[in-house]
Amino acid sequence: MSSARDRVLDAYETLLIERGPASATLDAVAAAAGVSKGGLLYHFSSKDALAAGLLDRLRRRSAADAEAMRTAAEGPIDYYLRTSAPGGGSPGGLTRTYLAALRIADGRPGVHDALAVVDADGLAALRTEITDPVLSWLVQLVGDGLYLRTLVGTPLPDDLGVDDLLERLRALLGPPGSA
Amino acid sequence: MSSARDRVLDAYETLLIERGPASATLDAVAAAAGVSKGGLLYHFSSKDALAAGLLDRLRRRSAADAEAMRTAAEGPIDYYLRTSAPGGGSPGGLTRTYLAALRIADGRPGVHDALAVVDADGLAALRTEITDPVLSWLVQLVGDGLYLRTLVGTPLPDDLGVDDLLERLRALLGPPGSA
DNA sequence: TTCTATGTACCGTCTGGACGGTACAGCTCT
DNA sequence: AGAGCTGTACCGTCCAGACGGTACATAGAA
Repeated sequence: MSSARDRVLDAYETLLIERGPASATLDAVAAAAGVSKGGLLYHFSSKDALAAGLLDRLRRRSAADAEAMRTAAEGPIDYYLRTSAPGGGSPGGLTRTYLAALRIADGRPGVHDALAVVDADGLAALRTEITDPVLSWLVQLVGDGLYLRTLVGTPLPDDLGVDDLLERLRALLGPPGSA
Repeated sequence: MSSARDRVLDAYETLLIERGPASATLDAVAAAAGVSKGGLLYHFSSKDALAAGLLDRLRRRSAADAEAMRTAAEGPIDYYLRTSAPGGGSPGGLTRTYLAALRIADGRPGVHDALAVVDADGLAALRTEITDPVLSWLVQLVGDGLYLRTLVGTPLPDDLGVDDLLERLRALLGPPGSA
């Protein structure tokens, strides 16, 4: 069984994403994690400490995810776009933690920096497949656009999917030997 | 001078974007707008009404912005990408209101719908310049990626700008007569 | 081997403060 | 006279954080 600490962080993420920061009170997080409020405060001595714990997890997962992108069988582009799209993120994955962190980017110093690190890690990983700086950035932005959709909660259009995007992008990237 | 009602909405947006939803209390909004709390409640009888007012403004501005995209001298693509990028949105523009609305997308019903409308309006406007469904969606996603960057507060890279993106996209869109 | 001590991992309650919202009396333009 | 406010006072609720206590495991001393 996972540690209570991890379960608290999981519950915090879930509440932030599904019901917003206002609902992520210490009581609610503790209840969702199956611990008491006192137990939560044992692991995270304040709400700030809880947020800091989430950012720690974000940084850790960003590094792991960048590595996963580089070693993915389908390649970084495919991996990035699929995990960014609505429904593409796995529990325990970076996407979930990223979306949760976005919800607490409220004047809280350090959040912007942590998110910027994720941005930089992702771009660096994409550049192992696309050397052209503009094109790699462009692909990242497409993925980020999918992220935004996931954040807002808008599903993908019925008639269009990530596959269509990938097909187009491959056509633009591959043939001229421009890589 | 703008009406008190508009100033309240402006202040609400500013607080939401710069200091997050938690700081956007009725007292804080009233103070930032230069009205009393009673004055604020005269225009918006509750916090829910204030949020609803913001969504009204969002829908109105989305329609106006889609029209501006269609009639922009530089064309929809140029307009959309430039206004989405960090620093590209003007006060009184759609981008600011959109980013503010994103911050209150917490279980509040209706926010997702309003944001989805903006999404649809933007895509429809882009399709006046790009008929290919996949490409128009791709361009929208690039713009949305820039939106996300604006939301997070990460500035553009030093060595890359919207111009580079536009140049590449034009090259992909224009020459083969694929439109 | 038993007694005492220390550290870890929690639980449940309480309090002070902030916030949303109400009520109302009064002022100032038009 | 009335619309559009200001300013003050107040109430009920919710929440962060503090606090005191519990259960248990390990360890060293007698």
